[in-house]
Parts: sequence; structure tokens; C-alpha cells
Amino acid sequence: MTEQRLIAPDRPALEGLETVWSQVWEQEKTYAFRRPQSRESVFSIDTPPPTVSGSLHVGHVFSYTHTDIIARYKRMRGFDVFYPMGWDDNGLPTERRVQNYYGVRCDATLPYDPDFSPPENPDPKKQVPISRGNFIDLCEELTAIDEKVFEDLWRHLGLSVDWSQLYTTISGMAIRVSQAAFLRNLARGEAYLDYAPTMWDVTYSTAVAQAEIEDRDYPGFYHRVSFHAADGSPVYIETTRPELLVSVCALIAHPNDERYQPLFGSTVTDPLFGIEIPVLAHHMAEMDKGTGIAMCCTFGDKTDVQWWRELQLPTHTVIGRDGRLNRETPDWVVNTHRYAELAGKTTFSAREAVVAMLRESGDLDGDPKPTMRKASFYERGDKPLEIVASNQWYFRNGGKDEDLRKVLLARGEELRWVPKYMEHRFSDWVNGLNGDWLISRQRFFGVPFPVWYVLDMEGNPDYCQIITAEESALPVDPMTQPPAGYDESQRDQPGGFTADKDVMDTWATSSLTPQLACGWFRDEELFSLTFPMDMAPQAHDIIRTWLFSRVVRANFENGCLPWATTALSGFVTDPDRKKMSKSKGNVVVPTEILEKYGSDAVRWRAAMARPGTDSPFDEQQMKVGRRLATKILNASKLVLNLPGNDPGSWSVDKVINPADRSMLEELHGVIRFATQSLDEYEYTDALEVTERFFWTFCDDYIEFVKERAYGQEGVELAQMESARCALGIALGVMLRLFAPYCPFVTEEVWRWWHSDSIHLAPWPQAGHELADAETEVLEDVSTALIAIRGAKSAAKTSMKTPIESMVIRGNADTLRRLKSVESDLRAVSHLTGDITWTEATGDLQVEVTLAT
RNA sequence: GGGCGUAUGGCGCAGCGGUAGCGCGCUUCGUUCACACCGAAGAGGUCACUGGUUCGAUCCCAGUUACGCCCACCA
Repeated sequence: MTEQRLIAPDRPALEGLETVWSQVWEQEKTYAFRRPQSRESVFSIDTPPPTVSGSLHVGHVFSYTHTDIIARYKRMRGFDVFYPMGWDDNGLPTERRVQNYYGVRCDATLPYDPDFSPPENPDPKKQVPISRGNFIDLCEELTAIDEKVFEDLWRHLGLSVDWSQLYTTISGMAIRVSQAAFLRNLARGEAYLDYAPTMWDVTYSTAVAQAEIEDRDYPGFYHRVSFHAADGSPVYIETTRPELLVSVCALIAHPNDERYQPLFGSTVTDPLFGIEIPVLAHHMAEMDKGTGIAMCCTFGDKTDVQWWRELQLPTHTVIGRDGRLNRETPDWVVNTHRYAELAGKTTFSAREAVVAMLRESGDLDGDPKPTMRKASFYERGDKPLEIVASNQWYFRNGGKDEDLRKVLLARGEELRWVPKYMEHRFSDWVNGLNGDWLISRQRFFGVPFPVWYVLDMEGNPDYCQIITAEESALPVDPMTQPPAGYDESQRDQPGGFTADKDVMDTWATSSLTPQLACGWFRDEELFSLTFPMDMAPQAHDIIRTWLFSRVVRANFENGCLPWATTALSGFVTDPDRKKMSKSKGNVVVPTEILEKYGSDAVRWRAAMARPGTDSPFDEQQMKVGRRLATKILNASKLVLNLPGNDPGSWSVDKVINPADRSMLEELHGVIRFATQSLDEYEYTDALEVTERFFWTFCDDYIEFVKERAYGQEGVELAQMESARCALGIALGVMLRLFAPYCPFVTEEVWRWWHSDSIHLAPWPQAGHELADAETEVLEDVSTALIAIRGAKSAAKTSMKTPIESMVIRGNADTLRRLKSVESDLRAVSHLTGDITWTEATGDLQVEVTLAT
């Protein structure tokens, strides 16, 4: 008895493949970027850097898988794929996580404590104040922990990232690049400092940008309040923010409003503070809203800002950066004793106090009426935003400049969008911008602005005299380093300098990910090989933020688009098609399903979500991917473990049987379609066609040729070889077609008879050597098999039940084709008697008589 | 209020001018020598609604409704 040498293991399994192969890929540097001679052979990807302070959910897993599929495909097509990963660990999200995790808060007035260690039992309600330096230390400590968890997950998922290209948005390199780009923007006038009303979050005590604002329902009350005209008669207004009465600067009605026309040009007095203000006309006032006349404050909402600007009203700011009313009585207040009761109160308490005063003075008409209004919130905050005038840094983004807006809209048109219709989100956003991009944040953990200001002889900063850092000195921290030409002793001294204490918003740095990843300002060779990049994958929700901001920065710095194509992923929604969000509590964590079904199965499910399309989470679907992976394992085992089968001997030239040739030619069609689909980023179509073929291959073709492939008695050697070669060649092709989707199981099987990774193997080509093969053979065989199985199933009997006789009706071509594979047909159907061949018009019909 | 998208069997999705397909689930049967993470067969839909174009519409056009996402409004 000869020893049967097995190529495949006896009992192949999916468990543990992620661990085994991710380690091998790391050791073999399978995905390392190798710098080629020219840009043409590179495919570079601007991977979204995940916010490490958050958690990854299935939506991320799907979206990053979509990118990885394309990366793997391009690599197999022979491109040098530049696929870096970044961590967005800079900014307010990290600060917030550090505050909650360690139970601390940053107090910039405290000195650095080198012996500091965080509280052992953090109490989020009693945060310990610590210095800026200690706070930044903790930010760095925690992001390192979080990043390890993220990296492990990505490796487990099988992302073919080149980990040696990893960058983070708070690293010295990122700060240097970010500062350098900022200084160049400043020099060209694309960045500027301005004193203006901005949206302000009182919890985090920082300005926020338009892109980070979201509207939420917010309960409030309409208060009907009387102002007093010169003749003592009341003028009623309605307001939801009575606490802003003290910052009133005008009453405004529509110019056509006959009720108020007599008052235009006169002044009225507020009911509490003795402030005399004008009554003015403006077309933005709506006659049917409230009483038709509005109280304009600095600032209650964006309309107030517009009125203030267009009517050149005085600035009566009372709300401070901490969200409390100023402690000092404003100079425009006449009845100072009233203000004294409000000083230092939060807006909420001030509102109660003002309402009580109004009741007492008799100027509150009726009871406040409840209403549900929309208020603006910072997307990560939970208190409504205030509008505060302050000094802030801006990037021009076309929000105030028609020419620039047109340039950026043209960039949007130049970009290839997958799917195409997503382009609207870009143009809608650009067209809707109403101001420049505010980038400064009054926070700590971020990229510092590399500037200082000259102090005058009284020690006040002159914001017109900005001292910038030298590019060669970057990265720089102006809080600890003096500018060139100054001495540290001159810091904050009259006639000296003072640092800009703000940091850049995290988007200001992440808007430079193409420059960061590609080596701008640091590695000219790398930059020329990878930039502009080929692909910008991301989810569709951040078109207005990340995608747009990168277009802005590359337009300024490089005069081009940062990439040629953007590929948008949809969301994984909850089963009710609602967006997943922490506040709704419907977030699905990926670790469990990855553990339960395996990475290949989850990736398969991700690939079934077409570009841009949201898809509801359904755990059932994961099983289908799992089943595919298992089937790949088992079908491969069958082919490779045929007794004496030798992969080295497989050759298309030996494929002589019509059924075998038919199957291979059909597969060539699959290759063509899958290749074309992937070139168009339609990974789902490519997978579907491959998968459909694979199941037919398993259910029909393998069953049909099995006896011949085993070399049963009476089978000619050449016929057996034909089946084995066809099976082996098809397997090799299908594994490679599946490799971008299911990298683990395909690698496992491939290595049963290859020493190199499948992920560096060439993508299959559809040759012409089988062009004369008839693909109809396999179709006819499938039809015949369905009839044979149908008869056995109807008779409720085993598929192995012998068939006594068979009648086949079809046209001459069909009969000829089936006759050419008659021996296989007899074997698969366990036919004992004869086949009656009857020429007839119409579709192929097969009648069988079962043995009794 | 504006924009974009989606509406196809219980669920998830294809399709697209010539009277519907796939997967899951379901029903019935079979099987353990690739695979029970299995195989086979089957039931199940007037393709949201109303008009229009056409010889003919699920598919094109217009409108309606519902849902989702984004933006705007916020006195």
C-alpha cells in the first residue's frame, strides 16, 4: 500500500488563521511599500486616520475593508501600493477622553509637576486640576494605549497596511508639517487673524467651526416682554432668551410693517436696565414671527450678528467665555443695582433672575409659553453654543470670497467621485458656506500656532505685529520657546513678546493627511512618488469636513487636487436604518462578530455593501460569508488531495475535455468582468460574479467531473489529467479573485502548494487559448443535472439512486454537446441503462426513469 | 423650507423598455469516502401610489406618499 501524500491538511479549519497569517505578513513584509522608479507604478491611498479617543464600530470595519479590497486588488495588478495608516490623536476629543479616563482637567496656570501621577480612583465629577505639561503627558500616555488596541484590530481584520508608514497627528513630524503649512498660508494671505463673533462652546471654553456644529431640539419658553417708548406706551417683543435683555442693542422690524413704521428712528427703553436703544428697520425681520419686532442682542443668534454688522450696532457683550455673565457691570447699563443680581451667573440662572425681575416690574406679559426650538451645539458638547466675539485664526475657504469658491467648486468637479452622485454633497456644502474656516481652539493638546505677538510699552499685545517662527526652527512651542531675536526674559514683558496660546483644531492638521503621509516637507523622493494620491476612501458623512478641508489645503499648498478619486462608503445602520451613535446606544462593536464569524466572513459582508450605500446591520448575513470561507477550504482540499495530484503538472494544454474547457472559458469571462468592476471600484459586482461562478463550480462542475478526476476504472489517463488540470487551474484563479475579499482563507489554501503569498501573486488574466471552447456545455450539463436531481428529489430518494434510463430532447447542437460528455453524465447520474437522444425544438429537456 | 438618495417576495439586495432574479429565512427530502459551517428540490412578489411617453414600463418622464442622510430656519 503506497502512502498517500496529502497537499492539504486532512481537516482544514478557519479558526486562528487571522493570528497565523497576520504574523507571517508582518515577518515577510508582504505589504511594505517599495519605492519604484516612477510615479506611474504607484497606487497611493489617503487612509482616514481614525480618532483614537473614540471606539471603532462595525461601520469603520466595513469602510476600511472597502479600501483594503481595492488596495489588495491594485497590489495584485502589479502596483506598488502605498497604503499608510494614521492615528488622529490630536485635539479636543483626546483631551475629553483623558479628562474622563484619569479624572483630571487642565489648568494652564499651574506649574509642571515632574512627580505627578494620576488619581488611582478617578472621579469624573471631581476632576483634579493639573498643569498643561502634565496634561499633555497624560494625553500621550493614553493615546499610546488606545493606538495599540486599534492596530491590533486592523491587523486582525487583515488590512494590508504598511505599518512602517504609520503617522499620528500629534507627532513632532505632524506638528512640524502643520506649522510649516500654516506659516506658508499666512505668508500668502490664506490664513489670517480676525476679531469677530464666533460660535463658542462654554463647556470646553473654545471656539468651534461651522463644520463641527449640529442642530438639536432644545426646549425653551417664549417670554412676552414690554419695552417702553418715549411716550411711555409699551412695545412688546417675544424672546426665548430674556437673560440677554441686558445686551440688547436695537429693536428691529420689517420696513413694510405698518405697526412699527411710526417708531422707526425713535428710541425705546428696556424694562429693567434703563438702556436706551433705537428702533430700526431691516428686511430680515419677519412680520408674522412673534410680535413682528425683534430684540437684537450681541449675540443671541446668527441673525443678530448680521443685524449688528449691517446696521453697525454697538457691541453689548455680557456672556463671557465661561458661559457666565460678566462680573463687572457693563458701562451701558443705567440701573446698575439690577445688573448686580446677575453678575457671574450662568445663562440659566440669569434667565430665572431676569424673569423674576420682569414679573416684579410688571413687564412680563402673561406666562412664558413653552416651545421646542432648534439650537446649535458643538457636535461633542451638551450645552447650546453662545456667540462670542474674540480673536481667532481663520483659513480662507470661499465662504467670503466668490473667486475662491469657484476655484474650489471646480476642484470638486475635477475629482472623480465614487459613487458619482456624492459630488452634490461637496458642491452643496461649498455653496452654503457663510464664513471662513475657523481653525484656532482655546485648548491645550494640539498643534500650537507658531507665532508670537509684539507687546507695546503698556504690555498689551499688538495683533498687527505678528512674529512668525522660522521654517527651519519647526516644530516650535511658542509657550516655551521665544521667537528669534528675543530672549525668554522678554516674555510677557512690556516691549517684549507674548505667545499665541491657542492650538489648531484637529481638522487643521488632518486636512494635511496627504502631505503628512506622502512626506511633504520631509522626504522629497517619497512625495514625488506618491502625491497627488490616487484614492481618498472615506465615509460620506465627512465630505463637508475632511474631504473639503484637504481640497482647500492642497489647492493652496500644491495647486492641485490631493487625489484623483474619492471612494465613499456608506454607513452600517442599526436594523431600523437609523444611524449608529453612542447617544442612541445602538452601536455594534466589531470585536465580537469578528471573533464569532472570523475576519473573512465579516469582510465578505462588508463587500456586499456597495459604494456609498448604507446597509442595516444583520448578523445573519455574516453566516453567509463564513459559509463561503468554509467552502473555499473544503473545495480546495478536494482538488489538491486527489490521489497523486501534482500541481506542478497542471497545464491548460492538457485540458481537452469539452466540459473542462467550457468551465475554464466561462471562468475567463468572470475574470474579465471582475477586473473591469474592480477598476471602477465596484467591488461588490466583482465579488458577486466570482461567487456565483464558485458555487456553480462546486455544485455542478465538481460533481460532474469527480469520478473522472478520481480516475475511476475505465477513465483514460488524458481525460483524468484534463479534469485535474482544469480543477487546479480554476482553483488557482478563483483563490486569487477571492484574495482581496477573504485574505486569510485564500492565503491559507494558496500556501498549501506555494511558498509566496497569494497577495503578491499576479491578478488572473483571461487568455485566448480557450476561445474556441463552448461555454454552453456547462450550461447544458447544469440543466441536465437539475432535471436528474429534481426527479430524485421528487421521488424523495437519495441522489445516489441509480437511473435506469434517460431521454434527452434538444436541438442538434445541444445533443452534440451532451454526447461529447456522455461518460461523465452517466457517471454522475448513476445511469444503468441507455440514453435516448431525441432531436427537438425548444429548450433542453431531460426525463429520467429511476431504478426501482 | 432646500438638496441628495432609497422604495422589488418575511429580511437583505440585484436587475432594467418586452409581463421578475440572487442570498438568508421557510417547507420537504437526502447524506456522512471535499464540505452538517452539508447537498437537492420547492413554496413565496399585481416590482410604493397616480398620471404621462411607448405597440409594450418594475425599468423612461412628471407628480404624490413614506423612509434615510445632509443643509437651512432658530426673535
